[in-house]
Formats: sequence, C-alpha cells, structure tokens
Amino acid sequence: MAVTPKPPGRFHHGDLRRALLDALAEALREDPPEALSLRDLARRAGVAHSAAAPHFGDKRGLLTAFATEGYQRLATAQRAAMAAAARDPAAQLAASGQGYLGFARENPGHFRLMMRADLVDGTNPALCAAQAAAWQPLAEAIAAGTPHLDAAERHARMVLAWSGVHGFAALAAEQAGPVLAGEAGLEAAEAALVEGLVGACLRP
Amino acid sequence: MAVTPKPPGRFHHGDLRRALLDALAEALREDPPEALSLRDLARRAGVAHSAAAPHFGDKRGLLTAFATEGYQRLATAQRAAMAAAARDPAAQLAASGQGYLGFARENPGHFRLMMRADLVDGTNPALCAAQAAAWQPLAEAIAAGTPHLDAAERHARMVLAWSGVHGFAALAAEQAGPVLAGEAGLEAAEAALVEGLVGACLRP
DNA sequence: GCCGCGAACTGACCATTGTCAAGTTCCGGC
DNA sequence: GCCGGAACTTGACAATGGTCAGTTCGCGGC
Repeated sequence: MAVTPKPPGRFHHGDLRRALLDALAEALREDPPEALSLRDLARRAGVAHSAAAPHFGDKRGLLTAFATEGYQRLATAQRAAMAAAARDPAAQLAASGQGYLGFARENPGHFRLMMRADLVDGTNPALCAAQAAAWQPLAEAIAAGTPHLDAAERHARMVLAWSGVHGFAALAAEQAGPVLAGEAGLEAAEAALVEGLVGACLRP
Repeated sequence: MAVTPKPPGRFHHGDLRRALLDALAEALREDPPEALSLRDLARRAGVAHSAAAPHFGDKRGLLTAFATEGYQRLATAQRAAMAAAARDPAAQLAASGQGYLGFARENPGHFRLMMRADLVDGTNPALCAAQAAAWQPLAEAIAAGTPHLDAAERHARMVLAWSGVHGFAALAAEQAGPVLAGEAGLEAAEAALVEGLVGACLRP
C-alpha cells in the first residue's frame, strides 16, 4: 500500500495507475475524503497533476476506481467473517453483518468515500458490479435462513438487514459515534445491533 | 421560502440571514449539497459574495445553521406523523419511523446536507441541541413500548430503530434507491422496513 | 540498428471557489 | 447631531480541477 514515487530522472512512471490508488489510500488515512485533492495525490506519486487524466479521465474516475476496490474489500471482509463462523444460518448472517461493520469501522475514510454519490460515479459498470457482489454474501445468508419465504418477503428482510447495518456504519463514521456507543462502547453496540437484526430477519 | 433579494439602491438588506437560508433551500432543490457555492447563494440574495461573513462566519457556519433547521423539521415531521397515528406504542413507533423516512424522501438535498460531517460543524451547540431533539420522538416511542426493559437493553433497541431507518434513508438518498425498492416501489419497501423494525424493537 | 507512432507525461492557462483586508454606508444610542 | 460599530462592497489571494499544445519515451515494424 506504500506509494511508489516516480523514479527521479525517469519520464515514465511505470505503474502510475497503481501509484495513484496507493496515494489515495495513504491520503485517506490522514484526511477525510472531501479533503482529497488531485494535485496532492499527483504530488505524492511524484507526477504532474494532469498525469492522471490518461488513466482515469478525471478526479471522479480515480475515486470511482478506488471505491470499486473498496466494495471488493467489503465483500472479502464479509466472506472472511462468514468462513470463520459456525455454519448455521443465524451465525452466518451475523458474521456477514459483523464483516460489514468491521470494514466500515477499520476503514472509515474508504467507507465514507464509497457512499458519496458526488465523489463517485454510480453508473460506472465496474463499480456497479462490485456493489452487487458486496451485496451477495448478505443475500445468501438470508436466503439460507429463510427457505420458507417468497421472493418479496425475502427481499424485505434483506432491505432490513442492509439498512440496519449500513445505517449504523454511516452514523458511526459520519457523526454520531458517541451517541450510538452508549456507555458500553461501539463494539458492544455493534454486537447488540447484529443480534437484533438477525432475530428480525430470520423470524418465521 | 422564496428568496427576497436586496432592494436595489439600498445598502443594507434588512434580513440577509433569512435570505441566505432561503437561497440555500432554493439552490438545494436544484443541485446536490456539494455543488453549493457561497458566491452563488450571495448572487441569489442580490448581495456581494462575501456578505455572509458577518452573519455566519464562513460557509460551514451557514450550512450548519441550515442543517439545524433541518433537524428541527425532522423532529416536526416525526411528531406530526405520531399525532396522526393511533395511540398504541407500535403505531406510534411506526409513525415516528415513517415521519423520519418521509422527511428524507421529500427533502433529499436537505437530508444529505445534514448528514455530511465535512459540510456541517458537528460541535455547534445549536446543531447538537436540534439533533438531540430529533432523536427524542423515537426514544419516547420506544420507551412507551418497552416499559419492562432496563436502560441498556432499551438503548440497544433505539440504536436498532435509528440505524434501520437512517440506513434506508441514506441508501435511498445517496445511491441505492432502485436496489432497495425492488419491484414493489420505494414506499412499499419503506412500509415493510418499518413493520420489521417495529416488531424487532417492541419484542418482549 | 533505427525509425516512427502513439501513449505517457509536462507545464501553462483558465474559470471557479472560499477567505481575508480595507474601505464605504448606514443604523441606533448618546 | 454625531459617532461607534455593524452591515456590506470591492479587490486581492491561494488553491483547485479541467484542458490543451507540446515534449519525451517505449515498443513494434522494418
């Protein structure tokens, strides 16, 4: 994840695309997504500010590519949590939620960027595919736990699960962390939330 | 809500504070929150580009004041929905959620602005007070429906309700409206979500 | 080996933005 | 009446993202 600056003297960078994405990751660990500046990222990569255009088109293109990687990591986080959990539907669904919340908690900048319709091009095909893939683990866990329900009702359960997890993550990342935490701490609140959601989603 | 431009010839506007807030509301109906420009708002109010400073300090100050009004309207929307609903706890809690979702659906720009930690000063006392007041109706509805629970468990239910409603509103406003809606439409999805949340929050 | 073609990259230019400093106009209290 | 201070204007500044004509380079064809 370390930014590889352009070798001095060289004209071509070699892998500027990767370097800019790494610079973005680095900058995002220091500042919130809205403070990102194309010029600063180019500086970090040791390159002129207009060098990103051939690779990403414009700033939005770069951020969109980064957000796409974020959705892939979000899916990975869920799958990893599910693999480590017991195989029964309730545990799997809980693990999926914990994976989602864990990613958001550990990568607040990345998560916030992904949810910003102004910074990211929501119509980008690669992004949409990654989004859909990130929604998959949750859908599978719900489907496995509710074999008796029809499609519409199952969709409603998915919306419930996704809204609950996403709302908590968004509130925690954006503003209201302390209020959510109560006196028991953020992770305890997370656990209670997941428990409540699993119960609501898998009820007969 | 119409912007009152400065009377031509006059030096003082009279109520520039109000005029700027109205201009902000107007601009927010045309463009997303991130496209707001202080200079454009001043133009709408018929005033120089730096005239906002004496009233609001800087751009954040103006947006924070507007967000504060948003939280007041959010609380009002919930109270209105609750007043129109049946008096039993489940109906009251559902009404609170519907009020929250209705406000977000009808004022997407305002809602998105309120949730943006970069545009709004989250430490502003007036804003914090309005936020707390907006969280009140939900808290009361939960408390009325769960008299048998202790404080910690009740807090967990509140977090569940708030996260669920907020997550849906945020996803719908920011990006994923169509996915949430399914084939039944957004309002149907809203209704199903609220029903699920009420059940989960008021379970014994 | 060399040559040319196209991609990668540079540097300058532009419009726009938020903030600041200094000046002007006006209201209200004395 | 006048005078202090608040409201407002004007002009300047630094920073940003986008564009565009050029320069430099890697690489495949000869």
